[in-house]
Amino acid sequence: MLKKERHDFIMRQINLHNRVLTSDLVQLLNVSEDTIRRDLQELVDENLLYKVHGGALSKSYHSSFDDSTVYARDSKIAIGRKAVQLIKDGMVVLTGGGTTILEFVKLLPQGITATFFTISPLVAVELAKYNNIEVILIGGLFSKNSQVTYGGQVITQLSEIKADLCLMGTSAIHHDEGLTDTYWEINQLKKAMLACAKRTAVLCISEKLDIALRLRVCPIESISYLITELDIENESLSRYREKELNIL
Amino acid sequence: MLKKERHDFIMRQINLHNRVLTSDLVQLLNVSEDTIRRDLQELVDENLLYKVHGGALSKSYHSSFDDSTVYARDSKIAIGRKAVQLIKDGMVVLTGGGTTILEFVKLLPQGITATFFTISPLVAVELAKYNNIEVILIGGLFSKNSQVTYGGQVITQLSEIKADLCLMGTSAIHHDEGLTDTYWEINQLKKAMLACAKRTAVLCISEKLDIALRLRVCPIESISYLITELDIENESLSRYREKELNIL
DNA sequence: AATTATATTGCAAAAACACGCAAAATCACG
DNA sequence: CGTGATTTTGCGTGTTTTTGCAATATAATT
Repeated sequence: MLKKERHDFIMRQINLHNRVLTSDLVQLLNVSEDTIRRDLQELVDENLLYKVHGGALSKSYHSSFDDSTVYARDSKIAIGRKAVQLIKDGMVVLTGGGTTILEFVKLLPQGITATFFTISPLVAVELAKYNNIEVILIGGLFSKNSQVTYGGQVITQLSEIKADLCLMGTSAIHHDEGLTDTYWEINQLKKAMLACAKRTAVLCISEKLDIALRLRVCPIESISYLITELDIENESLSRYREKELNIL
Repeated sequence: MLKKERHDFIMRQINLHNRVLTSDLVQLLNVSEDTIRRDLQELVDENLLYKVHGGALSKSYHSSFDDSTVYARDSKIAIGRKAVQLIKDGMVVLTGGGTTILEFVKLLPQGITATFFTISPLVAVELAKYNNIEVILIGGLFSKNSQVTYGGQVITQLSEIKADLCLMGTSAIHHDEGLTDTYWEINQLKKAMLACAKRTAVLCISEKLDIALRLRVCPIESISYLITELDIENESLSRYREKELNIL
């Protein structure tokens, strides 16, 4: 088995289970511990995973430690600032949840007039601070993990909406695989959100680039805007520039 | 289980409940007390929590003391404690919004199994901290004043629900006039909530007793429980004791 | 004051890790 | 094809990390 194959296998395992044990890999791949360690180290060097004692963890699985200090807040503010430019008076906007979206909302200009649909209670509360924004919270089962509403009822309601723009956070984005996610329900949800908006902007901190998870949400062509905290010319974005999407 | 995962788990517990017991973690994670203590110590070193005798506390809980800004918090906690007694395992409960309800939710026992419908995003977020509570957020227009969803869509959805108990806060209650309110939309909302629950409990701090506002929600007979922070025998409640409702 | 629950400390075994080395495989290039 | 360089891999050795246990100390409870 070639080294590259091993690396791919390891990454697949990680994206599947969010974690991997060195000892398991030794058995599965039938190589020595040293080889696995070297592999993991190389993948760390390529910024593809976190190494810990005993194995490795997925990068996308970044447990939201404390609520008070948002992880990578600076990057998220930078993203939010770019996203604000997409919002024009009178627009109908649909948003998902997550800390990045929340930072975006906080950066909206005070006087803005718009209609916002959202599946995130926290986003709704934040949006309510703007006098001229009409806020519609889409109701349904409430997910303890993602802190958004989901399930059949949400999808039904989404199907009745026609939005100018959809803003969503990312679990993972990959230049070939497109948008992917780990949970079935969230996957379905994102599909429904995409379907009801004319354009979609994906808000994505750079460390979630080039990662593919189990479930496919949509190909990269379905996305209108990719917003990261990086400079547009940044090398990491080159493979996305080749696609038909606007990078901000 | 990897150490990092354990740390993540502990932090999740802490951010969820603001505190953890060493003994609980021992059981949940199935490791020795020593290991948990070392984990907690390491998290202290990383400045992520406070360690105390018996467990640990969330940092944000002590620093950002926004709870204390709740008006008449002590009374509301007293009310919450009484309201908790009405909740039995397996119940379907519908709640409104407001700080009193929020305090009530925070006082629910950890293991409780129930289904909660709510029109308040903040209540939903708080309820989501309980593993065995299914939370359904009823969606619709979001009111900037009351921080709850309202409007036709909410009322339609409420009409499809059958709850064992409805918990609602109060604008005003009067022994003859019953429940009253100032805003038309909120009035309609409360009527709909009453209609879909077998019993209704009104959570009401004493200063809202004996007040009647413009719009009538329901006569006092439609209420099953009146919960205040006062002693049941208190003089102020005498005129309510004459009516057919349980005073807690 | 006595009893129980929780902490601390040092220690030892097991597991995981890092480093250098050498054999084997692969590559580079005349 | 051949020869030297490079890469890859596994092994041995010593080190570090992790974990549970026991003994002791401290705090909480009655």
